[in-house]
Amino acid sequence: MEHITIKDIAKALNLSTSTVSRALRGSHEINPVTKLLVMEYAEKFNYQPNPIALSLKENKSRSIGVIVPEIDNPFFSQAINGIEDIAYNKGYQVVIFQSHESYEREVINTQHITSRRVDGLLISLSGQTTNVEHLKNLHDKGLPIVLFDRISDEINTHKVISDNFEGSFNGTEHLIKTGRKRIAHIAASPHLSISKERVKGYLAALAKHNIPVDESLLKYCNYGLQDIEVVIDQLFANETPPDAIFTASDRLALGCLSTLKKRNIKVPEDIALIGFTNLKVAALLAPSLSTIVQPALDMGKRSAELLFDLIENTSKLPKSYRTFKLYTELIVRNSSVMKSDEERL
Amino acid sequence: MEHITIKDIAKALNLSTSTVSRALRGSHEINPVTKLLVMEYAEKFNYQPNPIALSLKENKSRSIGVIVPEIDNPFFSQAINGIEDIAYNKGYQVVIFQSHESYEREVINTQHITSRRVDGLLISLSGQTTNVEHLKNLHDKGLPIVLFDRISDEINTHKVISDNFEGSFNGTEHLIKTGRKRIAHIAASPHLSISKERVKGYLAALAKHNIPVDESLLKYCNYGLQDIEVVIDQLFANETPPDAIFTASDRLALGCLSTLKKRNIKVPEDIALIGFTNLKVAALLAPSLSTIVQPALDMGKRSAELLFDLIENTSKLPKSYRTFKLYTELIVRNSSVMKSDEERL
DNA sequence: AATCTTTTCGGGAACGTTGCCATTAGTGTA
DNA sequence: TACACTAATGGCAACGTTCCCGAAAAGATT
Repeated sequence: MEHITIKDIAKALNLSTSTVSRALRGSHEINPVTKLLVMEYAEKFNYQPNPIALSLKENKSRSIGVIVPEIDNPFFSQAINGIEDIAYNKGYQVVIFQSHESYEREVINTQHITSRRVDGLLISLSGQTTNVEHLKNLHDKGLPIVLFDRISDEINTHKVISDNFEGSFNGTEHLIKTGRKRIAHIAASPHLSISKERVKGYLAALAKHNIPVDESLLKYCNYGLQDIEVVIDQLFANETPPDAIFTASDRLALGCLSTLKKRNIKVPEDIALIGFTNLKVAALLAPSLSTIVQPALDMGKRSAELLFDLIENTSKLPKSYRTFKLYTELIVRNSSVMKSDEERL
Repeated sequence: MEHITIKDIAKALNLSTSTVSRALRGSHEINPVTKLLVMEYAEKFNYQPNPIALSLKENKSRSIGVIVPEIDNPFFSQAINGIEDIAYNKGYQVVIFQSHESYEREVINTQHITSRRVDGLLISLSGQTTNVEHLKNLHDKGLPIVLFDRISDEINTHKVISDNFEGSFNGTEHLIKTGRKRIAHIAASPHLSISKERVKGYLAALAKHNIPVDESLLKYCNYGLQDIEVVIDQLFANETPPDAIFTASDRLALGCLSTLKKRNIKVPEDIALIGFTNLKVAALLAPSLSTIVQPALDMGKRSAELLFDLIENTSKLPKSYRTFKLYTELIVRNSSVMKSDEERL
């Protein structure tokens, strides 16, 4: 990969590098004839400015870092899709990191991030993360950061989330209204903001309808299939097992469905199931999965927009950071409502 | 984001930058006392070498570019997962680009790639791409490139694919062996290598079992849901409609399933369906989807390994480039076999 | 004719780092 | 005592670009 440089052009045309540089950028203080000469030569030999040299000079990289737990998770890949879209239009590069839900890996990633001099950071916290000092440090040093989906109260910056409380509330209330009495909630990692908010929504819906809280119906669970099986079995070991499960994520809902099938527990007859998800295939599952949809793509876009806002106005700090709540939507399908006809076609 | 530099250390310790540089890298020609002094100062003020300055000097970026059609496609996000894994261990950054199945966008991406001075490129071609001059140019200029999944014969470099022919052959033969007579094949973009190979496998299986080829049963189709509906309707407008559909991708299979449901055509009773996919949820669909599994993660890993091999041995060009074929596996589920009991529980 | 402006260009520093080539002081050798 | 030799360090160029400063020539103004 050899590249022609401004020096090469200068030498070939018997000009100085400064003249070539200015000609290339169309400066008015260059003779139109010279300008044309330079332009044509550059065109002919396919001159491309070296962004690394520019980065060194301007002390910015025109790239942003993105840290997500797993890229191979539809929610995050959709969000990244949105991020890439905005970044592309801004002429920025997107550099991807995965924490694999590990705190240590997340810390290492942030170190890479700084050493690589990205201009900003988008991050959704790992499930293990309870301490956010590594991010605070970066932010204090002036790195623009936007948190999305899995956020932390301890960092004062822009944040983008979906309305987890409302979504959770609506999902739970839907189960109540369709006659379910013992509604279990399976949450993800207890450290996560999304878990906390969704648990709150769940509890609020129960409270509104005067349903007593049964601690044994509130479970926290990892994404692994074995973990889910354990939780399901615990729930059904209960003297009066649940007649509905509201799971806090797509993966959990899929795991539940799979386990329930294996245990020969019928959905929705024996138990209603509703997820918190964005899976495109939710409608095609057996039974089709009721769910609370999150706008992953929009979350990615919005987060990226906010980040670029911070990056480009890095001098004048915003007087106040905001947390943007995006809509959620309850979609009722067969897993939560008995429609015997459709289910048995 | 302010960073301490070697100059800062030199000034503070009353040394020259070269001495500091050498001390930091543990050179033997530096007095151990000085070395320690420098090391401690660097540690204390959290010195991190500036990779951009290094890149400029060494003319490499320690980053690789990845161009995929859509990141929000489970196959590609899994592949990227594998790529990121290898790159992480090598200390390289992964920069993501999407072509959105557009040839123009792909060309623009390759331009960005070069101007950004990545050290290597991993690419899976867009569905529109028929001309690969843009990649040939890069390759001729010495940029290490590895193609994966959607490859082109016209570029002579390492390639990683799954055994599309065999997978397709096995899938088709499975349908034949379970008694299907009129087997349709819905392929993706006719330009894609994967389409061609899968069509070949399909035809080979028909030939082996002396089933005449009916051109009207071989369709090419985009990923859009409307496109799929059109194709399905065409197939069923046939005087003797198919009794099996073998689709060449996950998305197509999902679209088919959805359309068939809408048209009230029963799977697998009226028609068998089998996909070419890696979807984790395939087992949970209604009916569960028979499929040919591709090792997306492994493809990503292998591609990345090959790329780093090329990057690190860039001086000595390999005498011959290879195309690596990874295994596929046929998984039979309910969409292709009638198991009336299980299906009606 | 003398001075002031423009126009058009070149020189050189700077960004952070490395590596080559001095340079100094101290040590050993003939 | 003069010489070579080593250890330890400094100076400087280079990577590609921009930008500030200055300079020369031509034109405009008095």
